[in-house]
Amino acid sequence: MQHASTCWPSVGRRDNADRTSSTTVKPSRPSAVFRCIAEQGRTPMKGVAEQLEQIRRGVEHLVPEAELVKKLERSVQTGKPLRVKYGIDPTGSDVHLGHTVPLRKMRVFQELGHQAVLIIGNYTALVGDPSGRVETRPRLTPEQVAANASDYLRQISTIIAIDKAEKHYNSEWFSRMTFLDVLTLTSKITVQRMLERDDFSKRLRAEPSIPIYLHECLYPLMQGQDSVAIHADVELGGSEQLFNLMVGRRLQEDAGQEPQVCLTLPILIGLDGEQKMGKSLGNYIGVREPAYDQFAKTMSIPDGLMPQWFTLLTDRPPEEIARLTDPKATHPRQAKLTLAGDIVRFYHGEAAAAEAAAEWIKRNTQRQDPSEIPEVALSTEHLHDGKMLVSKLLVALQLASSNNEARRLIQGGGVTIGPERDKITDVNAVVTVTDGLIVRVGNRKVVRVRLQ
RNA sequence: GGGCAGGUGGCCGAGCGGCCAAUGGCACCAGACUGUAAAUCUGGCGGACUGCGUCCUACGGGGGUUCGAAUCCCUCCCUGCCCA
Repeated sequence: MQHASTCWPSVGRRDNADRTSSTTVKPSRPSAVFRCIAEQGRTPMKGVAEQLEQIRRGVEHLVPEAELVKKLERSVQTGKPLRVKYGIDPTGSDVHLGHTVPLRKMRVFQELGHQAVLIIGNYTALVGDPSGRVETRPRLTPEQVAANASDYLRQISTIIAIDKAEKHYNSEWFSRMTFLDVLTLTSKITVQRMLERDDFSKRLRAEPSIPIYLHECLYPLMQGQDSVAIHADVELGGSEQLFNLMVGRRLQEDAGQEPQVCLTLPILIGLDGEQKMGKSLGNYIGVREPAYDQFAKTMSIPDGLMPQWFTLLTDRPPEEIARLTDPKATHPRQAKLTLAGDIVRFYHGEAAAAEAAAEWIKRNTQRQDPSEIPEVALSTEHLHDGKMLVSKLLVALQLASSNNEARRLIQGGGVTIGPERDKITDVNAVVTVTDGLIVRVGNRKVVRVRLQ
């Protein structure tokens, strides 16, 4: 593509509005990682074999590996870092552990002295993806995109060294393409090839088949064009990204560049142990979540998920992971405590991790109320002679969303009150409400009444 | 442009004039067991009402037929398949 050389790195007038200058993004919590990386710059690059070993850990596809070796050899000889690309979506979602998997690999590359290149996909976001038919996605304004992008970068700043990463909005090159350019781009790939893509072919084969919109077919091309624009040596992505990454290779080759190496990482399975971690499925752990929540959620994953989580979310070496996840060598509960500790420590630090672990043991093994019980205000207007129907109380305290649900909870035997954990069994029970009364639904939801 | 098949509760999927707040599965919630894991079992799973009941809102949107409609008719919107 002729644009590859002419528009990068561009600072066109149109794009300035879209740009987030890197100075607006500050790491939320500087970690030891950054010091490591900073020091890395002064030390000579590690050998190819050693680099390869670290890069290979946990990856799904690495194609072609031989080319990566070649690139690494050249990099070691010339001292020139590889340009490692990763694309992000500025749609404003919370970053969860699933997103961190490729990012952690990016961090490995950074630690090895390579150049991280982040692509902020604002152009596709501006176009808006109509395929979510039910709720036609609102077009994002440049301001929203910029805000989302900087929020995103702030969230991932514990994982990679943002300051050292190159950041590009892909509007830099896409906004200046003409229709002819688009046609040229689309002529690089056949419909057949596009439909080979696993998710497309599945949608096509489904009975009845699920619509595939034409513009969706442009996504891989656009992503590939990004690689051309920034001269990527390596592109990272989840395993479902392999096709897109391969398109990048093809387009680069066509543009006379050395094609990138495609490196995909397994999709992280969510809390349910079944499906990929995602916001819509509610089976995720957000990087910004409080330490205790992260800890407790990790403790709730199925045992079978531990090997994957250890591999993709911690730095523990394979031999240790094998030992930790062998029930004969390590009690699964202990292994999970270790895992949860690793994860929380990474985002909140050692002290918070220890505290979360202690709290978890207190609440769950010892079955005590949490150290800090959230207080919920209750107007005395609800009371009659200081008393209240328990079902109404649950609704007022937002422990139940409706009167019916409150009654069901009582019938189910999940409601206890006061320090002695008196179980409420009568759906029509009336209870004397005093300031500071503790009300529990199940073992997780606990609230203290604050009369007003 | 023409023909055909569809749009049902968070999802999948029955129902095809009253017994339908709608079978079943998944998900979810509570209980038992436990390592707050998994598996299993039990109960629940639109809302209001101190309830073994009464009422309200629901089966793509709107209108109609009927004592009565998720179920029949008209129309609009959306999707798939086949033909051009």
